[in-house]
Amino acid sequence: MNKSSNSLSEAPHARQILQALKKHHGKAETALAWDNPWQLLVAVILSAQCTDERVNLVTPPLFAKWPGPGDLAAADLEDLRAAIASVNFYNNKAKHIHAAATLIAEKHGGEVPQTMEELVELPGVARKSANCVLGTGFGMAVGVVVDTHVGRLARRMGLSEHKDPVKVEKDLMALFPKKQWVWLSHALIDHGRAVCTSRKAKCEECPLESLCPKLIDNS
DNA sequence: CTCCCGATAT
DNA sequence: ATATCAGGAG
Repeated sequence: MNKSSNSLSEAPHARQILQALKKHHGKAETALAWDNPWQLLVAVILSAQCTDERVNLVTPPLFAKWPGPGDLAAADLEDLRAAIASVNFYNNKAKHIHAAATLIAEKHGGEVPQTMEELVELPGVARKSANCVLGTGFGMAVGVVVDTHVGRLARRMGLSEHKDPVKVEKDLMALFPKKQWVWLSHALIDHGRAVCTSRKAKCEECPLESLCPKLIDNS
């Protein structure tokens, strides 16, 4: 038969994985540049399917020109579009950021909301981005951030067999203690960028090699 | 499911 | 030339 029948209950050495990640990605944090939750929210919206490095190129001028939600809500959409033109999906992202700024200015008193329900109502923000803002911006461990890196690593390491990011998140939340969720997200992303890359995983130099079933798939 | 869509790595 | 990048909306 396929994979050993104890698929889910095996609790794949979660503690050892945490220790190994801690050792090699102990100081992992977001690579996005931000000074307050509002800036983090904008950076996260821009970061969809884009490198953090590129996002960090456009956000400083952006925040210098339009410091807060009210400023951005009053901005000309064409100007905003031009300001983020080097980022992918810039047309949609400009609309989303402008609309989110307007909603926050008008309905949230200019403050970024701090609940999952309110955050996902913002244009351009779904569960993954909301988890970023809640976890990194507000220090609230509501969930695990499952982006392209975390999803890929979770599947390769045998921690989840799902493709749906929400289901992967559920698996990770069940495997790891809540206290580690925010840091774990950053550590996995770090590891995904540096070692367990999408194209060609560098298993030879991977500190988690002995903990990995090496089910290197392509999804 | 498709569309959005620039910059960089391979 | 093609795959990938802190995804989300219609």
